[in-house]
Amino acid sequence: MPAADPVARLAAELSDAVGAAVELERPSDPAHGDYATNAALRLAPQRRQAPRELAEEIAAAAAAVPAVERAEIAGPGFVNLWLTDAWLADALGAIIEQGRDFGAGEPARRERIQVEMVSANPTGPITVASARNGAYGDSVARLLEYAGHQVEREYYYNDSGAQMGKFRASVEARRQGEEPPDDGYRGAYVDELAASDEDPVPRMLEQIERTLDRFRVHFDSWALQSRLEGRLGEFLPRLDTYEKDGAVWARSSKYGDDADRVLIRSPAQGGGPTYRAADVVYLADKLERGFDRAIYVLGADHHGTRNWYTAVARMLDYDPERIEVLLYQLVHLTSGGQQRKMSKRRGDVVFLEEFMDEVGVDAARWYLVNRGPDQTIEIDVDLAAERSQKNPVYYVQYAHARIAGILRNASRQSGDAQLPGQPLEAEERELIKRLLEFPVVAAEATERRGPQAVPVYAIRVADDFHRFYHEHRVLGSDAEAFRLALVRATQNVIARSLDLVGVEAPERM
RNA sequence: GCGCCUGUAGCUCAGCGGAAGAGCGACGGCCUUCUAAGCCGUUGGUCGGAGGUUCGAAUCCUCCCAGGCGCACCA
Repeated sequence: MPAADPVARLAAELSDAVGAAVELERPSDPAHGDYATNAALRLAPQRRQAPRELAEEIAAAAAAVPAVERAEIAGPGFVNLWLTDAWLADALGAIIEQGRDFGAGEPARRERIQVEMVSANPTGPITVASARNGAYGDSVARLLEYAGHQVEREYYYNDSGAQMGKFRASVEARRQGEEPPDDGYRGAYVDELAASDEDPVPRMLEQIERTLDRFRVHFDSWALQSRLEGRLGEFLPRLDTYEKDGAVWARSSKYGDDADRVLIRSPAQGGGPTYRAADVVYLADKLERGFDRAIYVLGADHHGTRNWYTAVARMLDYDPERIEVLLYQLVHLTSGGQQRKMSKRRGDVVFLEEFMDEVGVDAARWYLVNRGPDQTIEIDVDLAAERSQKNPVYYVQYAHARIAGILRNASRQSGDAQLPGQPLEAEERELIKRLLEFPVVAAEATERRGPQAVPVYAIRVADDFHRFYHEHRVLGSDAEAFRLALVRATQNVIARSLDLVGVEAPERM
């Protein structure tokens, strides 16, 4: 929103002055000004004009805008802009005014969105692999909320399939003092469950919810496969199906899936509904509950089901655009130089509880969302624990805590973005410009479903802050009021950035 | 064989149409001053390879090479 984003407002002002769309970007080289625009290069073809010549005109028009101190042409037709201190001070004032909401979105259409995530079957504790699902999905959910949408988080689990049977059988075997079946589950947690006579499934679910709460992933609702598959009859007539080999098949290949899929097993295979049958009901159920958009967060090992979901949507005559499948690559853990296999059934696995114990909740969230979803994550568990002091998450948190320290010691309660009676220092200008990037960072991270951009940005903010802090005093300086405002705005942006990825912003460290 | 993902500095990775980056590692500096979990400097790259599109490609397209994950009447 231009009104809330000073850079967008400036771009609009420049567009008016120039008579064409001007987009601003921050050049990587400080010698190229505070902002730069490639408008001349974009416009040259359609105006049939030499880019440099057009750049001359744009630079002249831009120079007439009060915020612009100087405009220069560079390279093939870039226009580099230097802005006045007054504009930067105004911009800081706008950030302060918006407080913790700086960078929040106001969507043209507010959507009601469901993010279904984790959804691990309750056959064991949450693993680090599932934790990535939660860290990623929850951060996307937080971003969507910050962008102004209404978001609900749901956990879906299979309480009726073959894996559940194997799980219960494994626990029962331990109760009898026997080894679990070959294709069953084993590990210390199975023995623990066997020590009690209760049904292990509800106990496992409670444990999963507790673990995820600690991980700061909180669910609004839980969906059970057993309740959904019973309603298959309602939807079967709406599907394109046929019978073959005694089974009922969905003609999904006709709707974009790679193959047809069995919905109801042949009598020879037991005759019950497959998990895909429950998928059909669940998808329809989501959309009929009124969600404009249903987001599935799935590990890369499930990527084959992406086309299946859109095929189901088409068969049921829903707009497939309402279904969104987000995939993330897997997590590999190494320990003592050895790769650890992530197999729940073998019990040879790193659980999230264990991981949080070792590296802390903040570092755990950070590690699992700090990389793009398409990137396989390699984590050396020993190193992650051992090096926790060097983790970038502490670097960012430290900036927040340092600011809290300044504000604790300050005699006045609030800063004032009025220009001090001296030119802005280079570190002040850099920090303000960095803060001004936040609305775009948040918006793009949301749009691309790429929350990793937020922690990456937070490091840059901390970077600019620590440099400023090292060079200039806040309290007792001639620019104290201005710097208090700057520092408070920085604290807000850091706190918000951390919150968007589920990391806490400490007052002291 | 087919599909999805990946290949950027020694290592782990950002960047995904505009002027090659960070952290860690290595080496060398900076604490009577609001938290040194900090700051500064040095070291480091045919952005997997070959074509193509473009004024401009790490970024888009095609092919090739290498790796990961899938391709059930399991979830």
